[in-house]
Amino acid sequence: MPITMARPADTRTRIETAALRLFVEKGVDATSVRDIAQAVGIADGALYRHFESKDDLVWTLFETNYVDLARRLDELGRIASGARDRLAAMITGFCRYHDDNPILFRFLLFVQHGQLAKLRPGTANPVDVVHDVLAAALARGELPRQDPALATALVLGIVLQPATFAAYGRLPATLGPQRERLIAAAWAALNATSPGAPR
Amino acid sequence: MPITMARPADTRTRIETAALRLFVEKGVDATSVRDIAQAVGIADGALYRHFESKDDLVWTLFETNYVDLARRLDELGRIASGARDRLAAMITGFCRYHDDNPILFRFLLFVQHGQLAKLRPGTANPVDVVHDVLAAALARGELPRQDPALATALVLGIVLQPATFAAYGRLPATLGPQRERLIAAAWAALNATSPGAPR
Amino acid sequence: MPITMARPADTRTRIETAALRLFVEKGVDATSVRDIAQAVGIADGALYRHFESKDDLVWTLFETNYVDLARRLDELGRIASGARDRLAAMITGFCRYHDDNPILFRFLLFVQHGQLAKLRPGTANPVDVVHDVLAAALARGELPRQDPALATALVLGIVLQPATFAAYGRLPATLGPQRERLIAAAWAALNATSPGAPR
Amino acid sequence: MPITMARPADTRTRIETAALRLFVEKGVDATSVRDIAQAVGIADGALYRHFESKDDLVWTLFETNYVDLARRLDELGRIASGARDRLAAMITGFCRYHDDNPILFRFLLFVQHGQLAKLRPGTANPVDVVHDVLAAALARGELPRQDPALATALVLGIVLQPATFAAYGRLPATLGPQRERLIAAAWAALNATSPGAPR
DNA sequence: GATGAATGAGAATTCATTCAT
DNA sequence: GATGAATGAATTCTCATTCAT
Repeated sequence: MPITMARPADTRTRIETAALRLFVEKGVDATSVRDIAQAVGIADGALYRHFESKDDLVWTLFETNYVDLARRLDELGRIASGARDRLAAMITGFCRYHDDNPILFRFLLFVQHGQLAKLRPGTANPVDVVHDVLAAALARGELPRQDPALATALVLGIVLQPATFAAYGRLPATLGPQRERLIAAAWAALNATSPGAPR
Repeated sequence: MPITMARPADTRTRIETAALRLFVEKGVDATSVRDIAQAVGIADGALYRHFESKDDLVWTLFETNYVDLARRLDELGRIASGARDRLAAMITGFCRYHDDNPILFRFLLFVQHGQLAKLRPGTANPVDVVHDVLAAALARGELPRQDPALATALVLGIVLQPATFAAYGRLPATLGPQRERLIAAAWAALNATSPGAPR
Repeated sequence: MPITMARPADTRTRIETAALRLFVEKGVDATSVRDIAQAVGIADGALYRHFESKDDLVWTLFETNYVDLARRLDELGRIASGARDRLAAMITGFCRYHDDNPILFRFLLFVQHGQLAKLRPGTANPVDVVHDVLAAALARGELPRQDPALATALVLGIVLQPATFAAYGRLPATLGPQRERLIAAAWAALNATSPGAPR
Repeated sequence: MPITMARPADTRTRIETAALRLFVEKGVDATSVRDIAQAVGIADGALYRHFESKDDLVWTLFETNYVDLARRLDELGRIASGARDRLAAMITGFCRYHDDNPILFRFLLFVQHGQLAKLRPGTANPVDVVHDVLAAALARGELPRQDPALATALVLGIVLQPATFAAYGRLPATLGPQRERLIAAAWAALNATSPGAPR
């Protein structure tokens, strides 16, 4: 890799980076193609050399990275063994993914903008990955009997809400330092039994 | 109440209801004034008899109800005593608010659309209400020592993520039946100590 | 009908008139929505109150009038009896239609712009009307045996090419005065036998 | 001629052929430079090595071939003698020109696209060639007295409308087989006298 | 209060053309 | 000669908002 880089990065990547930032800052609809082009420093029309349409840009950003996140979580869940370790691995994965690129994280998890509905059913999916790990743990009796969907919601909420707080400045910008705390909280939430619950 | 009621509800309310639904279904930007007018069955221009602008409509819907939710939560937190009871009361309040009008709930908590930033600092605010209750409990030593902001995130995540799942059909449409479970989970999460945490 | 007319005509009609003229003058593709709006004296967007799209405008202009011309020719062909009278009636009909509104005539017969392909098969159609009249005359032995399609082409060519010449100023602006000549020419062309033709 | 010929034809010719086809299929305005380049298999910019602009391409295609057709018709009309033979020669020439390259024929006679107006007055021109032949015949009394412009229109209509029908599949793709019929029809049309016409 | 035509400012997108490589 | 990214103007269309009726 050369030490000096004449052009900062290839245009396509620069478009992706700028678009991601603007989408997260203002929302997808409120971000015009011109906004993106100006942020990159090119003319509006130039964007269409790299993406078929604004929709294509949004979809590409979403799909590629959403699947990638799912795949990473899946691997982490697979490597670990035992319910708690798998949970810890996945939460750690979420935190790392967030801290690596908080903007991308927010785009994938919060902005979405109807892209979720476009995913072909069966596509790798972070939510399903968590769900499947928890469902498997439940099947093995590693967790108290409970609705796996609700269990998934609890774990995701415990991870994603701090991410939201980080986005709003209510919490520090990185989730990494809170990793252990989140794992402990998620584990506790999964093992909490409501008064009338079946033992 | 008049004996005869030609129109089912006054136009302003019908606009609010239709707008809320469309905002949640398609997003605020993707909903045009004409969409709303057509859903209500009035002419485009008629909307401006009731709201100064589309922004005013969005803002009114948001501000009124957001403050109202905050006030309700605040009262519930005040009536109860003891950290767990207060937590239970607030989570019950969230569930009721959701089940009463899931569309309004989603609009307030998920659609937002940048309205949050417009709130005058100091305005009653559901997040702050939860935060303040937890901070007070921490001050009284009713909870293990922890960052109150993170504690708030945990509680909100445990409530809001199931609401998201309900919106996507991953969980039943009402949160009420899960109330006890959510309370138990939140309480457990707040009391979980991560391995290296200060006692 | 009032003697004074405050507004020159309703906007929709003015759009149609202006569009027709521009389409014939410059072609459909080379005529922008702005061109039309400026000719009418309204803003671009106002056009969309009256037509769904530029395509809709083109199609409406074409379909309505094309079917109308076909219907008129059909009636004329029905009223007359005997091949020559029917031919005369249709050619007279073409000439009148042209002279009434040469711009509309040119739009329908020359500009077309791919609208022909959009007609549902079976729609009344000037070409088919002429074809059917000639085919019937052939079936009754009122004309020498020949391909009805070619016969149709001869008649249409004898009428439409003078219309083209009128458009380019090679012939006077009205076809009416040439009516008898065109009828005689068409009748002669239909009855001409090529040397080796079957008697 | 080189012994080896790597590419089937030189690029310029391939551009002309592809452009001609696209212009006839979709119209000139609806055909983009990129459409042409893709059809040829070259990059967009490469076209500008061969033609100054899209307009230049259109104009070159039109002017060269229009003049060539005129020249050919002129020669044919010159070689023959007597009005009927000259007419026959020209109609035969039209049919051959059509059947040789129907796409080129349609481009010249139907697509035109305002190129006609760009011709310098006085340029050789198929319509004028026919006109001049007929005017000469009239001057020599070889045809009943009539407007030479209308006579020209009749002859052209009798040739061009069958060509149109061939383009739309209403008649077979080649005009050659109908040559004699068209000549007979044109001759008859030129000699038909309308009832009240001067003898 | 209501209507709906009209406005005018963008929005996304296309496209002929240029130019560094 | 060829490439293809980039330009910048133009195009179709949308939409919040106004206003005469």
